[in-house]
Amino acid sequence: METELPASSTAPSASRKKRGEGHTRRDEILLAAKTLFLEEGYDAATIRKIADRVGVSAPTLYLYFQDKEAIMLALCDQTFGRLIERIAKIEKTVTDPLERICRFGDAYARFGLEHPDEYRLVFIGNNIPEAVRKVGHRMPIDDPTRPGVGGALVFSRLVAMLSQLEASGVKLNYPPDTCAELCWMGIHGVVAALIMKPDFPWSNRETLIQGMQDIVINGILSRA
Amino acid sequence: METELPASSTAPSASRKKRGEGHTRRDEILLAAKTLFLEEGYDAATIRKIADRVGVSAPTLYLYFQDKEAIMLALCDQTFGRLIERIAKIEKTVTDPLERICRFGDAYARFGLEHPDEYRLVFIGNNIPEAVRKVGHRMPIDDPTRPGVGGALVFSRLVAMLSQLEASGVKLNYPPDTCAELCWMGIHGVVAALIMKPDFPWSNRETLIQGMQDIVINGILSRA
DNA sequence: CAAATAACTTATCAACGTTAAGTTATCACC
DNA sequence: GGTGATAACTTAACGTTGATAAGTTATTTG
Repeated sequence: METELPASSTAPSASRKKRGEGHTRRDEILLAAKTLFLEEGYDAATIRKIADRVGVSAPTLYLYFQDKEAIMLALCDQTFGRLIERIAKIEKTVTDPLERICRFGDAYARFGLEHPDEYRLVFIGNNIPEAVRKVGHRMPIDDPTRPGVGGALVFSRLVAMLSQLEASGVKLNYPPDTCAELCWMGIHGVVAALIMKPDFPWSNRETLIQGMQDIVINGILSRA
Repeated sequence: METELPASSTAPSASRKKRGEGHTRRDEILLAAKTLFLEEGYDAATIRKIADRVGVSAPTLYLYFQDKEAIMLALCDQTFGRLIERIAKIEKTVTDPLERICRFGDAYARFGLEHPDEYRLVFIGNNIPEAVRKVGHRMPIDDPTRPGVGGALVFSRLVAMLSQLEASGVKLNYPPDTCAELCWMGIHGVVAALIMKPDFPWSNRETLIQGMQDIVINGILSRA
């Protein structure tokens, strides 16, 4: 009657979690999903593949996440969390407003290039769902625990830095919001290009990053 | 026996094409696909919807295109052809090297925002076939009729313009190649951001485009 | 031990891109 | 004016996808 042999054949078949330990399974799903997303991209990483890697059935994922998109959003928050930490550290250690912004750009670009797949997952990619594309919005941070607001926090720090720079007496060519957008777009352009076309014979990476940084900073500062 | 009433009910049911006029149907498909892509985006514009709009069955599309992506690529070629035309026109009508570059940036940005889906597929997409992924490389434009090389031609024109600018006696802060990369990265950053996060409350579009243009041009020109 | 319920599975759905196989209409030719 | 080749097209279906409904275990609590 095949009383019990706990899936001795091929399936991973993770053991059933005990009563209060659902979050463990949730973390397992996130880890598997992250790996698969980075290995194969959002579309190719199907619910069934993720479930297989965890060792459970596909519908089990829906016990822990509302839909596939929610898994993606949770991963975005993880990634943004690390970047937010770095930026918070800069804000604590660096006092000069202009120096802060330079360090921000440097940290941002470096973060993107150090985690190209995660960066691509959040900022690039043509097939990611609507809500994920909205990651980075600055306005509605009504609920800081809501998935997907990590990017908003990052961007809001840049806006804050530029407001402080203006408050410190430096004249800007545009409002702080617009300056922040232009700064981000410039640096993002560099990071995105380097990530998406790694085989292109680009000029030296440091030259491009530093160059774009100089260009953007000089461009927003009103020429004395 | 319902001998013949040619689909008088609801279906569009386009009439069958005569012998040599398959290309007519092909154009109809392209038009319907373009409309639907722009109305609902690449994913939401399903094969069945396109076929419905044309008035034929879904598999009929596969008589004219290898797959869904081939339809998109054909549309890309149409669209990029128009951008190349615009740039060629600029090169013919505008003589001043600096003015040319400004006009290039303006045309490029405007084109990207007018054709977000095509732009995304060629310049941002990460899940697309080899032939398209390498678009933007300046080196190997071996076969100009191959789908997707439009971007390479565009970039090569920018490099040429910057070389001409330098040849005209203007001092640059970087080699022409690097300048072209920085120019493109900056403008691309704006376009990509506006396309990928259309719901973000960005500043005024024209301000951002013109601003980035100013910033990049000023940053490239050696300060006299 | 027994009720409650967290954790999980099987079976199934509609929609997707795509293919196989069959059907009709048109043309060239005798 | 028939006849055969074939362009143009359809119906039926395949394999996957994300997602849901409904049922089944296993654990905890009283």
